[in-house]
Amino acid sequence: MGVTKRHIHSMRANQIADLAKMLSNPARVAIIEYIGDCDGCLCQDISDKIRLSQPTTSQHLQVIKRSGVLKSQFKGKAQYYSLDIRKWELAQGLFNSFFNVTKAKKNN
Amino acid sequence: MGVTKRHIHSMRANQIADLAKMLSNPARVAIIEYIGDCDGCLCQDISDKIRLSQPTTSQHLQVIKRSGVLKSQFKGKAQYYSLDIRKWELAQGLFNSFFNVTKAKKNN
DNA sequence: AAAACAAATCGTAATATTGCGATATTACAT
DNA sequence: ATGTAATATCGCAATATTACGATTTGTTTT
Repeated sequence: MGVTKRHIHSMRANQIADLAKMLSNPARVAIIEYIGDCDGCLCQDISDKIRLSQPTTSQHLQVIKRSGVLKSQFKGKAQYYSLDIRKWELAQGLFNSFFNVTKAKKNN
Repeated sequence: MGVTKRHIHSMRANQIADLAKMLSNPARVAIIEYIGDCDGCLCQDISDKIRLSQPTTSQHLQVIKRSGVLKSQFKGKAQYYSLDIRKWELAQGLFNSFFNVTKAKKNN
């Protein structure tokens, strides 16, 4: 055993878990914070900033990208990463509704 | 290799990642949703509801509890779990500030 | 076409997570 | 004290994640 049983849970639960998994490593949180600051940045700059190797940084970027909140484009020979704000806000909304619904009926 | 390098990141990044890790499994998301609904529930009921074994459910409950957002108390011979709303809101605030700060300077 | 640079992928070792059966612990009965 | 019900922990096998060096792929320049 040892495989997450995704199929027994709701799509919503899986979506939230997927997004949370993307944020579950501090390097990825730091990368996102940095991208939020610089508005279009290079893998190499991010790698320098967060002090992880270029391959590791690139892998984290792929993980973030796979979750849908990141976009990238070439300018010159470098690839510039930036947040997909629409998707980012969707993610925020999903988390917020989860946090809110979950406490709706509470009074303690 | 293979160990997350927590020490190179900010405390804030680690806190967010820790909370996200807690939410990174759909069973835990489902458990929290259920606890939010029933306001004080038993491990066994949760186990039935999410259709994972009692030991697995209990382990997930410990993970959630370790993150600080869960509290438990005995009533009779059973243990009732409920959300610690204050901590839950702190977690929500942390996520929200992360989501907001990160998009503050954007215009796309 | 070749050089130069940036980013992605491959391969791999160390570690962490997931789920369950078996067992232990805890709390309340009788 | 013994029994019973509820929850927690142990031990383990199957995966998954993390990080990096080496290499490959892709883009621009010369």
